[in-house]
Amino acid sequence: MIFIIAIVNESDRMEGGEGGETISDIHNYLDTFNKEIQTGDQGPTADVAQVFVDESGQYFYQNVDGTQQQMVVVSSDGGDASEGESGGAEGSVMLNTEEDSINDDGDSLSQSRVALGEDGTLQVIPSMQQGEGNNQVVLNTGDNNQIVTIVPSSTNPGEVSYVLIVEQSSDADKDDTVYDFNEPDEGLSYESGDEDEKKMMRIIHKKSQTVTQAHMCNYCNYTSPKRYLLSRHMKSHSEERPHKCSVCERGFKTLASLQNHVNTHTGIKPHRCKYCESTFTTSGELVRHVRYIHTHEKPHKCPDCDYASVELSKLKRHMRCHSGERPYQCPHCTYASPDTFKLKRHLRIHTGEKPYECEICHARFTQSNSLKAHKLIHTGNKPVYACELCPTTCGRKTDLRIHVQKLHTSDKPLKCKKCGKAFPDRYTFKQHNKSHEGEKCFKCELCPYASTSARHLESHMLVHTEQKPYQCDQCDQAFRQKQLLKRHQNLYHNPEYIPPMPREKTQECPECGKAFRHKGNLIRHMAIHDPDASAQEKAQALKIGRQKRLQLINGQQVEMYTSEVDEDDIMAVDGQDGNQYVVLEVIQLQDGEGHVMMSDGIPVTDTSLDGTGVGGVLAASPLMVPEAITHDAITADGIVDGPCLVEESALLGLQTKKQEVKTEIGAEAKKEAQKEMETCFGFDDEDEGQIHLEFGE
DNA sequence: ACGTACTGCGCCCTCTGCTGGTTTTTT
DNA sequence: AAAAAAACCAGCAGAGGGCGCAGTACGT
Repeated sequence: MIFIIAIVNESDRMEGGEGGETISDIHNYLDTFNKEIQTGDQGPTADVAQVFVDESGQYFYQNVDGTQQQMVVVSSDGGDASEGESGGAEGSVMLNTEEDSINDDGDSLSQSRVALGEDGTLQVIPSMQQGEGNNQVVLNTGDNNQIVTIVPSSTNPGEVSYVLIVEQSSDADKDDTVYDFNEPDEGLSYESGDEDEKKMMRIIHKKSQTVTQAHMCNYCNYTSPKRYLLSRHMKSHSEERPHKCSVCERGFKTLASLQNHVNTHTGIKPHRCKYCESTFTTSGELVRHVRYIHTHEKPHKCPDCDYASVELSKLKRHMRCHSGERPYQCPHCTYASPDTFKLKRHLRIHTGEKPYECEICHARFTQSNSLKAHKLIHTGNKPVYACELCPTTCGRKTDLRIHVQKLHTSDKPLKCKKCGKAFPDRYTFKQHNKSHEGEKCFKCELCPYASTSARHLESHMLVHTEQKPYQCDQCDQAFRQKQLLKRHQNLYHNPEYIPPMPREKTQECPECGKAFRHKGNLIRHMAIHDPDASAQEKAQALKIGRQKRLQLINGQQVEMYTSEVDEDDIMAVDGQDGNQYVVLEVIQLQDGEGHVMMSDGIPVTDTSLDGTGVGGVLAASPLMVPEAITHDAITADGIVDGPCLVEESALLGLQTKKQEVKTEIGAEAKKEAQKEMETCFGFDDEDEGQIHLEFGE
C-alpha cells in the first residue's frame, strides 16, 4: 500500500509555478512514481497508513494496525486535481477534526498522523510527540486552509494511491518555510524505521507559520524546493540518452556530456593550463591538473595519517590501507586486492598474459616496470647505486639494501680468529682478514711452527701429541693424515692399484743446468746457490721445538723433550720461499730428481718450495723407485741434490749431518720409513699424489 | 538551455620493496 | 673443484599520482 504526502504551495498551484507545475503535474509525477512501485521498479512501500474510500464514498484514513479515521470532503477542487492522470476519482478532501478516531496504542499507528499545530499549520506528527487524545487529524480552516487531495488507486478500487496536501495561505508568497530532511530536531517530524519511508514522509516544519512545497526524489535523497529542479534531477535516474554522438552513435543524457564526448573525437581541448602547455576537455580536468601539478592543493586529508589527496577517491583508496579492506577477490586464488587495478594486474599470473615486450630481445613481462628494468640491460644505462660504506656498487637499489644488510650490519661484533680483534660488521671483518693474507697467524705454542690456517696448525699439533688418528683397518699402521692412510692402503692392501705415469722434467737451473720436473724442486735447488744464514737459525729453533711432546702427568699437561739433539746433527734444506727443511735421512732415487720425503714416504715436490708461503705440496712420483737409502745424495754443502727421501720427522728447519741423522730416528720409525720408502708412491690417481702440508719457517 | 564546478569511476603509470632463482665471484 | 657469498635479475604486490571521461549540481 502506497501512501504519499506531497505538499505544495497554493501560489505555485495557482500560478503554475516557476517550473510550470500544477496540481495535475504533481499528480502525474506521483502517479508515475506509483506505477513504478507497482511494477516493482521501486521498492518502498509505506505501510504506515492508507487512505481509502468505502462503498458510500467516505474517505477513511487508516493506520496499519487497523485504526481508522474518517476524512470528510469539505470542498472539491475539481480543477487541476481532477484532471490528473491517475485515472481514478479524484478530489480534494478536508480532514475531519471530529471524527471517530479509533484508539491507537502502537507507534506505527501514529507515524502517519497529520495534524494542525497550535500555530495553525499542517504538520505530520511523530508518535513520540502525540499527546493523549491528540490522535485526531485536525484541519484548521482559518487563514490557512489545507486541502488534502486524495488520489484513489487506479488498480485497487477503494484504496488511495497518494494524498496531496495543498496549503492555501494568504501570505504564501512570504513563505520562508524550510524543510529539513536531515535534521529532525526541533520540528515535528515523521519518523519511520524504514529509510524509504523517511524519504517520502520526513517533513519538518521549522519556523514558518506556513507550509511550503517539498520535492523529494523517490530514488535517492534528493529534494528540491523547485519542482523543475526535481524534474531535471529525475533525468539522472533515467536511462534515456537522447543526445547521440554523430561519430560513434553513443548516447548521452545531457548535451554537455555529448559535447565533451565529441571533443574526444575531434581532439578539441578548450581548457588550457595557465602554468604549462597542457590542455583538457573539461574545466574540471584542468582544475585537477593544476592541483596535482602546480599548486599541490590536497583538500582531502586522511584522519589517521599525514596522507592528503587531490581527489576524494584517492583518499578512499588510501583508507583501505588502514582498514585492510580488500573488496576485489581473485576468482582463481585467495588473493584479494584493495583496488581493481591490482586485481587486474594480479590476474595476469593466472592468464599468463605478458603485455610488455622488449623490442630488442622480445622478452615479455607482466608489469611495465619489469620491462623498464629489463631494458636497462640493453641500453647500458644501468643506474649505479653506490654503497656509502664501501666501494661496492649495485645495479638496483634493493640489491644495495641487501648488500648493506649483509655486509654492513651485524647483530654482534665479529671476532677475528687469528688476532682476536672484533669488528662491527662483516665487511670490516673481511677487510681485516685480508690483512692477515699470507700471514701465518696460527702459531704453535710449543715450537716456532706457524701456519696461515688453523686446520694446518691442528695437524701440526699431532706431532707434539704423537697422535695418529688415521688407523688402517687392515693392519696396525696409523697415520697423522688421511691422505697418508689412503696411500698406505693403496700400496699395501690394494693389489689393483696402478701408479700414474711419470712426467717430463722441464725446470732447469740457470746456475748449473740441472733439470727438475717440478718448479718447486728447482726453487729449492736454487737455494744452494744462495744459502741464507738466518733461515738456518730459524730452522734450528724449529727443530728443537719439534722435539717437544705434550704429556698428561697427574692430570696436568706437561711439555717434554723426546731426545737431546745436537745442533750439529741436523741438516737443513732451504727453499727460496724462506722455508727450511731438515733432512734426517736421504735416499738416492732413480729419476735423478730431488724428492724430500716424509717418514710416511711422501716426496716433497715442486710447489712445496715455491715461495708462496701457502705450504709445501707433497707429491708421489710413481716411478721414483728408491734404489737405496743413501746419504750420498746430499752434497758436501749438506744440501739434498737429486732424488732423496727424508723422514717426516726430519722435515725440520735445522741443519744436520747425514751420519747423525740416522741416530735421530728411533729404531721403529726407521723401520717404518724403510718400508714406506720402498713404496713411496701410493696415492690414488685422482689425488694426483698431491696433498697440502705446511712447513714452518 | 547553457555553462561551469564538481564528483566518481576507471585506467594506466611510476616508484617502491620484498622474494626467490640464477649467475658470478670469492674463499 | 666445490662451497659459500655476493651480485644480478625477474616476478610480484603495495601505494600513490595523474588523467580521461561520464555524470551531477547548480547558477544564470
